[in-house]
Amino acid sequence: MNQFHILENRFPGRRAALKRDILEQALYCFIELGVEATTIDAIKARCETSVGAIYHHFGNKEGILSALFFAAQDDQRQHLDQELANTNSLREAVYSVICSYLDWVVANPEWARFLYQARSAVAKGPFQEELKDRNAKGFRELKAKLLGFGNESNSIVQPFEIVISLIVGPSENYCKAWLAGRVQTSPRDYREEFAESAWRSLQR
Amino acid sequence: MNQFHILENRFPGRRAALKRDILEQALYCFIELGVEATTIDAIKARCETSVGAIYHHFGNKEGILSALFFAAQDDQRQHLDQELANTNSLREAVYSVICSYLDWVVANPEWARFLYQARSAVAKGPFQEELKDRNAKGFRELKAKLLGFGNESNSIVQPFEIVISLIVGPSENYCKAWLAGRVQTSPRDYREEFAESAWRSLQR
DNA sequence: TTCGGTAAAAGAAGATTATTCTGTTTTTGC
DNA sequence: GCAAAAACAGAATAATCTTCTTTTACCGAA
Repeated sequence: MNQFHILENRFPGRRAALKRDILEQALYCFIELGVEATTIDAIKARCETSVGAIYHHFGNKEGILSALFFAAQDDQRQHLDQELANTNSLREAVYSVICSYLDWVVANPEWARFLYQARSAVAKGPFQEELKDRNAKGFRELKAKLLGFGNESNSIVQPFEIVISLIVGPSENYCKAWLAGRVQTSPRDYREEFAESAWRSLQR
Repeated sequence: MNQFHILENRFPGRRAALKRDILEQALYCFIELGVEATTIDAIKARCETSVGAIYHHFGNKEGILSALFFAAQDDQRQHLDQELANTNSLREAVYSVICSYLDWVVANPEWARFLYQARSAVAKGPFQEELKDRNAKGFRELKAKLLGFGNESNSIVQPFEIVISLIVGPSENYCKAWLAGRVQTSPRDYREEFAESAWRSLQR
């Protein structure tokens, strides 16, 4: 299972072979050169195809970027949902959110780096509505799950608006630092610290 | 005191008038249209100057971006240093870091939005070394301050690598959400919650 | 005040790159 | 096997960053 299983899962079949290849080489370029600095020509050269084929499949550069972005985001969310499905208490749920996040980043560092880099571009581009809808949906579902543990949810004494920030803020911040090389220790090594800190920060 | 006092402080005098104006109009464009979408032509049009003048002063688009970015970052850090100077305990220091951050973002929302947007571009561009040096210096100074409270510093029971993430992670995450319009309540209203949560997350 | 040098400013020309468009080949459904 | 649709190719276009040359303004020293 290489780092491109995400694409194979999401664009399966023989018909989509070139489409997958374009995305694969584009991701490589985005990571290697940065989103802004990769040219259509560079992608074209790497998969030995034509600009026509690229524009036929994706419309424009944003189209490639967004397809990659949503594929990665879907995979990350799928991973979260799997972890979250087995939880039976609020505390377990909080732990799941943190751990699935840290695990996914460590398992897919290139994709994670790309997600961080591409977010702002997608948020402004032609797919901004789709991004908003997806984020809103994810937020809604997570909120429902966290508040769905009956009485126990009273242990969240913070205004819910800031709960998500309290839970994922530190992990996200550390993962970015790790992907940028500013810290060396794998985020996985701090699973307990981040999860326990998040849990306690929800209480008073 | 308008939102451009930051530029007036940092590029004073009559000789720098056009330089300031270019930066001002560029910031307006970056905020309005996004960093990527603003063209040299758009900036040129807004300050009624020539491409020659712009390139004379800043070399290239990155030059404008970096000058703005560093000006904002300096102002933010200056604000932090002021707050931090008066602290006499670890707890006070942690509170200062959080509150000065939240206050600055609320006082300068356009600059804050710009800082978030421009960071990745500066981190890849020709000023990446300067950015690294600045960040390293800031990190070093903050670490020294936090660990400089003698015995009391033992109340930090977390590995120091993750301490910064625990302190500013949630605030940063919430501020981004606020600037993007995903939440409505001003970060200032949650000063206590973020500061208190951060303080407790450092202990065990 | 004038002179010479340096900085500032203008704008045309060049180079790069995203995108469009037209034509050709391949695949698919019948 | 055939028409229609999709896939693909690549030249032409348009937008935009950057460079280069020329002109203008400023400023200290003779």
